[in-house]
Amino acid sequence: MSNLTQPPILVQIVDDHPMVQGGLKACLSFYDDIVIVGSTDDGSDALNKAIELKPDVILMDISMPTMNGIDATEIITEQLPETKVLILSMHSNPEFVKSAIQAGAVGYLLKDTTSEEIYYAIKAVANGKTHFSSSIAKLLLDNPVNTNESEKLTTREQVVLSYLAKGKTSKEIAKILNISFRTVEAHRRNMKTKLGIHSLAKLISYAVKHGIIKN
Amino acid sequence: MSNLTQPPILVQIVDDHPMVQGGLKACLSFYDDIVIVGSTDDGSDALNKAIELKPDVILMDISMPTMNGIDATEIITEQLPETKVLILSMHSNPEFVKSAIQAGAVGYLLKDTTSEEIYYAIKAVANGKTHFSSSIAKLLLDNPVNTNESEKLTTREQVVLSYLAKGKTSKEIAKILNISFRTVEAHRRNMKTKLGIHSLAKLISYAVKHGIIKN
DNA sequence: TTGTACCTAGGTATAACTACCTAGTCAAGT
DNA sequence: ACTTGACTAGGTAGTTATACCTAGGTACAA
Repeated sequence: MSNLTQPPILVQIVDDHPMVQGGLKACLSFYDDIVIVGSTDDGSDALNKAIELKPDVILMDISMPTMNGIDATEIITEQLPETKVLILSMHSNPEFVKSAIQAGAVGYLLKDTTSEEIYYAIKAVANGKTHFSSSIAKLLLDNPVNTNESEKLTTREQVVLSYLAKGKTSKEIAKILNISFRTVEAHRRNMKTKLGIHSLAKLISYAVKHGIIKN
Repeated sequence: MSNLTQPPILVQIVDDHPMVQGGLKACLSFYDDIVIVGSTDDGSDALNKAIELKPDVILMDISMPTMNGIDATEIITEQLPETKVLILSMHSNPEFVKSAIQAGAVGYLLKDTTSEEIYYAIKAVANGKTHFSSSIAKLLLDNPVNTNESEKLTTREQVVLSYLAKGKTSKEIAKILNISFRTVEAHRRNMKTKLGIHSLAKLISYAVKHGIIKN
């Protein structure tokens, strides 16, 4: 299992179960393109370690003593945008998954995952992709998560956007919402400005990709 | 494992390996909301059996003696639109997966899948959803498959559509493709007509949802 | 050879969107 | 009390899209 044409991926482990830490280290030591550069057992320690070690990927548990993995993920992804956080949790609770993604996690694995899949997931997120366990992916299909991006839009803007994606014109939307069509146009303009988009088409692309549109 | 509030799901197995047939029957007999109503060892027999038995779900192998599973899937999904075909294959070859989906399969499982996942997948497709093994889903993320829907569009139309989704105007696209902007408008008009769509916004929604747009 | 589908291109008129600008009200938080 | 953000609304001008219409060339199959 070698891939020496690429520099190794630096991985930091954050998990309060010593057995999980040990198991992960043992499993991943098998792959020589991955190096475990540090492990901590709490979210608050994780940030300091991460700033020091600048890992490529952090394998993050959610339930931990003082600072949970979601909060830690939010801080780390903000402070170290280069570092990818991959959640490794026992729980497939939709709320946990949603929170993790909104906090900036780019993957979510369940702890019954095989070491091969963990290896694959680390490689994937290190390369800027995302990776979710199949049951999580299924869950996400049913309940698309509003990412941070889509939260930039206000409620009213999202309403207008959803009608736009259905092919309604400003005039039609104005009638539906009982407001002036100039207001609808103002919402459109504001959305485009805040998202850095200059056309309806790209706005719709954006909306569909980020799950703002329900149907 | 019972769910007697719902009628059982009728499942037909199409696989030329007796061991696989036996194994599937044994695994699935554990769940009393699934009934194996028949099994055949070739695609050509499968169609006749399917017309006779009207199963809810067909577990279909790909490699089979006279008629392969892809062709059988295409015929069955056309003749029996109510019947969902779930591919169960050893191969994760992207071409196989692509062909299967284009033939109308609504799921693709690898044969190393657990019986729990097969059970889940059967339930999912019977309820009108789709289900793919995680490695297949990963593959689909990287290589989105043009479904039958998107194949309604010609190559040129898809090119125009992809530029539209990037926010380009007809005039800009015309310049890029070295054609008249009236031609670009003609393509837009034709796409909308053949898809029954009356606005750019809805066209973009359609494109993104059906994976015509790459990025 | 006679369709049929596809790509191409134009005329004309209307409808819609976009880019600039200003500006009031209201609620929430500092 | 002050600011900030959200929602509202309008003026003006220019650009773009849409809805009708027609029509030639080419390739491929019935």
